[in-house]
Amino acid sequence: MTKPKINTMEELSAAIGVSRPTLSRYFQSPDNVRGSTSEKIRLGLEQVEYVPNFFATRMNRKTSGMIGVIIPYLNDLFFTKLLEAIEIAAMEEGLSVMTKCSHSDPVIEARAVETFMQMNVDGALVVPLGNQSDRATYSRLQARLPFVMVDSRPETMPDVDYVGTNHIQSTGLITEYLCRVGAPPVFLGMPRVNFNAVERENAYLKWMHQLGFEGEVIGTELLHEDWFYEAHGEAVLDQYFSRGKYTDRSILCANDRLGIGALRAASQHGLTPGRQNEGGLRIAGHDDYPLCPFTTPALTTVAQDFSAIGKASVFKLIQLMSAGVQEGPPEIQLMEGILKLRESA
Amino acid sequence: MTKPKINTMEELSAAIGVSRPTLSRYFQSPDNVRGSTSEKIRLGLEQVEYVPNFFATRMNRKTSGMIGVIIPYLNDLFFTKLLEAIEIAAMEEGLSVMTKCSHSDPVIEARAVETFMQMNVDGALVVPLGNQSDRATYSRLQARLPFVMVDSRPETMPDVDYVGTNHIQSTGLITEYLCRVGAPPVFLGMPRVNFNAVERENAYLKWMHQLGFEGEVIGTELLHEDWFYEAHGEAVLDQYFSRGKYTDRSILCANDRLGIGALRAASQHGLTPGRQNEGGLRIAGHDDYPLCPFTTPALTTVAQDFSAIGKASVFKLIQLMSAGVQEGPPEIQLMEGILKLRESA
DNA sequence: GTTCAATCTTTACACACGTAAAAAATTGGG
DNA sequence: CCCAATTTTTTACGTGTGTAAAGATTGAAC
Repeated sequence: MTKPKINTMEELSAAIGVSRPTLSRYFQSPDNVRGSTSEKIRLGLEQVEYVPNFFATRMNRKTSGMIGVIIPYLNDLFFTKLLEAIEIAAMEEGLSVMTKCSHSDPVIEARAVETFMQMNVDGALVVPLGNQSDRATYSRLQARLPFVMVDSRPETMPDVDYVGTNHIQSTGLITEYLCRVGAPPVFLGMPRVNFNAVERENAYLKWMHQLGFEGEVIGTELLHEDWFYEAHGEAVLDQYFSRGKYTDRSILCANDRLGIGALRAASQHGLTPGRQNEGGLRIAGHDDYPLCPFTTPALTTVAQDFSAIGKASVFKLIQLMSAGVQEGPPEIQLMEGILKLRESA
Repeated sequence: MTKPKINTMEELSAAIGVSRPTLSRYFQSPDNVRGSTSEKIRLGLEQVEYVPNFFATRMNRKTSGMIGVIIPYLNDLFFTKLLEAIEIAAMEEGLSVMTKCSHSDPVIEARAVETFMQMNVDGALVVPLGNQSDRATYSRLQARLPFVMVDSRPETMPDVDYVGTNHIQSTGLITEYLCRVGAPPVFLGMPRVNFNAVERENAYLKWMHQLGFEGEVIGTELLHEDWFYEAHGEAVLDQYFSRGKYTDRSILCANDRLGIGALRAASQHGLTPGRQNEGGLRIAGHDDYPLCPFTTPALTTVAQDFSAIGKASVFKLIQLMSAGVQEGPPEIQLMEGILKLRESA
């Protein structure tokens, strides 16, 4: 029993016996027509296979009801958590989300931006690549659409609204904690392509100075061109541990994925980082990556408020969309981190 | 210096001094017009801000050049790896991908399907939810569009093309290995909502029988309504380890995320699973989750061929799209798993 | 039965672009 | 400089739906 397929509202109008404008009103909201008519249409639709043509409907609306979201990587639970928060927030606001992943390629990112502009999305949320992103792409986007950057942003794009984590505060939490209950930490960073890592590194140095210690940063040298965080963390610490360095220090990792690599390096060298051994090896991360509670030992870290960031960025975008033109300076919203004490530090 | 914004080809035609049909031809391919004209248009475009209206262009094409992809979860690196493989394969074929995540909600899944049909995507790739998916949704989709299921599928939808892993083979690899070099494994499963877990469970039982052992399955009771794999694996084994059970057995986990939880439970009980202790505790998983090399100990597992699955599903979809009508029975493509021996078993 | 308001139908135009056909303009070669 | 071939312009219609305006119909209250 396959239903007859109907392609246009014109055909549907003939099939049901209701005029096309009435159908049009019905599809925008069934309440726009009288109850009996609405019922008649509803019953008629059950008899046939028809979906309104998306392009034709959207072409005539000033607003598309869609927002575009670009994230840089897919295989990172941090970004998927963030994306989930954004999608849920958008869904609650009745917006449909178009997601694109730039696969860490600025060309793909630019193409995604182009697609969004063509599709008349009402606004765009972008989680930038690191330094590789093409600024011209963002400028183009900003000139055309409401546009909010999320999670990280180039210092060279100061004119755009931004929602992220307060890395000064979040890094301060963990740095202060580590200094308070044990040896002051060294900072395991990474190559300068990730803005957040650099921000945290600077925050770390600032706090160490303030607490009266000398900061020390390792791991910012490039090991692999297309490196992965865990492998980087493991490789860097493996080098040091092999030379007997940092085996009884506190190590603050720029993010949890580096931390997972660090834990791995420790276990490879027979070291057991832990909160209790205050004089010995401790390892901490940043982000509260979903796997942190399940590592051995469970990774102490600072949680970012995914949900708040997702909500705030969607709200800001909605605000820009309804405001028409941006008045005044861009808004910077920074969410606070929360310390997650577990076993590793 | 913001460029003047031009909204329609009509306006552009006036601005550049070239007729609209010529512009139309140019946008489909710059080679469709004479070199000098092409150049003139190219230069003109640099002076203004114009992007062709996506909806208007698509409305006039029979084919949209887009395929829709639905995945059930975002916060699972297995699905993101798969999605990445699909996106790359599609990109190489010149298709643009629309991704939707059903967030493990059949209502959202149905809505995504509806959106795809409205958008006239040329075909859809669906990674189903477990048993919760609404079969009617899939039937609707299949009646309207080329449609391929990926990674898992309900037994009650036998008429649809499918690309996944050969779980009989892949589970066999690890089961046979575990039996060969140590004690025959018990199987750590999960509640019956995940088709693949059940398939692997059955494959495990079949292989155990064939190898002359008695199979034993644990962990299929529901612990939390909205459970997470790692937490489930840890909770189940924590119960058993507390009672001194399975502490010197081989444990085959239905997937790596359960395995990560299992490793955690082991370490909590002071147990160190390992390949070397052939008489003692060993833990293995399935999928080659990207974090497996970094767990402590590194998790022995079976790799699924993400890339092959992604490519094959896209190719199959393209084949369906060009074939018009499906002739003959649906095609089932099963990729082989590869044993990944690490430290844990 | 009349009256008024709500609702529906009819008609027409708009949206931005694809595309076909005929007329006009531009090329290149001799 | 002229002619033929190529390319462009002009004109017109098509895609499926939104929407406005005017006329027709319906339903409820009197």
